[in-house]
Amino acid sequence: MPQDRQAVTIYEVAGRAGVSIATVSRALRGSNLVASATRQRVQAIAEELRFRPNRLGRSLAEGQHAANGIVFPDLSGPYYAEVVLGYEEVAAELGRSVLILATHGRPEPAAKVLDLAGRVDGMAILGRTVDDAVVARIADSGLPLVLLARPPVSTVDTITTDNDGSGQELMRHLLDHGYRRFAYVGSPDESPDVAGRYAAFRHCLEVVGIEPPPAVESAFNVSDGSAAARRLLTGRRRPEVLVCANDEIALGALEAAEAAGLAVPAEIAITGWDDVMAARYAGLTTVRQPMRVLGATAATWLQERITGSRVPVRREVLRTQLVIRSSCGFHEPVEVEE
Amino acid sequence: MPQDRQAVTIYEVAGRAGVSIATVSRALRGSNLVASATRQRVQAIAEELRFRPNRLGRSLAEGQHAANGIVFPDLSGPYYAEVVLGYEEVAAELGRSVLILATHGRPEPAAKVLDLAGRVDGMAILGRTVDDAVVARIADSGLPLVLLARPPVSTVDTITTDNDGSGQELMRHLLDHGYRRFAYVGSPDESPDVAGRYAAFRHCLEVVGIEPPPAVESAFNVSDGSAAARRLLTGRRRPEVLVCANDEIALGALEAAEAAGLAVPAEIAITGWDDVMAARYAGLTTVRQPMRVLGATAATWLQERITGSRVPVRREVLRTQLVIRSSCGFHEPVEVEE
DNA sequence: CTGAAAGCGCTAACAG
DNA sequence: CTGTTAGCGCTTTCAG
Repeated sequence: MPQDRQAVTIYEVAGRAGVSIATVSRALRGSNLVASATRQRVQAIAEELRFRPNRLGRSLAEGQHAANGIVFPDLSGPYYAEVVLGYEEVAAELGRSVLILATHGRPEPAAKVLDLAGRVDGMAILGRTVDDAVVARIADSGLPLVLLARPPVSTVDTITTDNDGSGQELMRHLLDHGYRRFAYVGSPDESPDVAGRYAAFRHCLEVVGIEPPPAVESAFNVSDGSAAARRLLTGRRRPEVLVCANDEIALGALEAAEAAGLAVPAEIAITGWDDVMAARYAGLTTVRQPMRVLGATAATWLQERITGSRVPVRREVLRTQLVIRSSCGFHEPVEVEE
Repeated sequence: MPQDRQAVTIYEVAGRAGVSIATVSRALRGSNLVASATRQRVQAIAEELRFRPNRLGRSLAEGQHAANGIVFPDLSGPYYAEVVLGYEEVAAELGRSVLILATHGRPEPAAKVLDLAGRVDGMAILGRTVDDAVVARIADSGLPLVLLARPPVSTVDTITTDNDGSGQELMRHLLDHGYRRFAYVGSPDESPDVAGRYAAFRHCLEVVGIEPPPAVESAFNVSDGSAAARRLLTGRRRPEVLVCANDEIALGALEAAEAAGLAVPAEIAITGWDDVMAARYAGLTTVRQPMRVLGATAATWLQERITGSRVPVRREVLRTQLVIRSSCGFHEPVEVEE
């Protein structure tokens, strides 16, 4: 039968060892203000009793959670999972636990994020999960924060990927293919990344004197992407290229093209963003982003703020890489793969 | 300039409201032992001061973390991410935070898991992350636990997916294709799932009088799978089928086949497990598993144990689904897709 | 080197 | 209805 939770406290160890709780505390955490004989005795007894200091007691006394938080919209695509992984990896190395919070489609994201804020020493906020007001409020409370793939708020550290640069690179490539009729699939209002990519899309078209079309709304998933693409492909004056806001949408578009009997890229070119694993097998031209690094950098920066380093506000834009495969048009037989 | 962390405590609110801290506590958490006028005054002041009860103080007093943990090997494939997502979703609904811990290739997984155990009211342990001894120790401490995709330990609740059933179904299908020379790629010792799948593989071959070959070791990633497959494909007496322990390995095998100039499935058939997104685009025959449900069920079960329901030890085996695509051989023109 | 004691911030009896 | 008070378990001065 299981013993009671937290059966053994520092008091019991102290009692058995015939010392005070202060001595137990010191002995167990490597203070040098303990006689080595005492330390050994205490350690032996603690071991025997399987004593593990209660985290809450410890944290309350130390005023530290020894934990970090991360907020993201979702975890279903590989995109956010990679960020979380990079974040957790660094945090764990630094001896901090990580609490996660997915806001996607849940009620009261603000309340949940505020709650999380009370459980950690620092927090990363990814994408369009909470309003600027909430971010500002948390930042004002003094909690170290870092924003990821999201517009900056006041003086909060922010890391983004280079949507503008990669968008322009992608568009230049497509324009070089000779395309002139473009469509953009994705919802700029739903995600800062999508907005940034769409801005680059518009900009590049305007520069060459093409009137940019409005974005065609689509959520970040295959079926939505497919539905959006279907409308585009069956409309009159079909575009030559579908620039999709992420790979899942693009994968859906590929599906729609196939269903419509259109050859890719001969009759319709399609591009994505993120370079998920499936993109490779689908021959999808896309943009690779350093997601892992994004998360890892966030954890590193947070640590500095948590430990009180006096660092100025930081902004960083991570470099991306255009991955050209077959879906955007015909190329010399040069397959660009890792 | 940011204020100090946790500037405002219950004492300040009490002071400002001219009441005791007990009253503040009651007013704010909806006790009915407060005059409504008092409650309103307290609420107003708490609001004005942006008072948020310190989690640590609260948890220490209540003896509850209001948090759950989940331990997994990795998060890079979609497999574990889905489990975590299902888990987090249910936990969040129940008002509990979730702490994650990835053990993959880190030193001292036991210590990390034990640490995590001290921060939560219940924990899910996924796959081959910690020894039975550690699991037993935590279970004995009375912490509610649930094991996922892992062999049971003493009386701990356990949920697995049906590796045996799906393995047999897959093998029957392959045998029906007429194949007789099989190879298995994956490391049974590294993962209970791989072991279960390999057992089914062996069993089915033995039943039809074929001597099962030893498993060809490979980690869960494309490049390892590719390397393992290469050895098999270039050896003498090449197998007709590569049964791979998961999709990433299978995707690597597909790559190796292409590199070796072998047509799939005409010259070599290949199958996977998990049905990751890329599997669909690669035309990979595989086994789909209810990962999300796995995580969600774990969170639900834990909640019952945490709230003290007297439930007997539970074991559940989740059903899986064989997804037949083109990589395992030629079929009637029936594409089985969602 | 060691112990006593004062918190950390909150909840929950227990008395009014 | 409200206040007092005793913890929750640990860390850390402050005295010896």
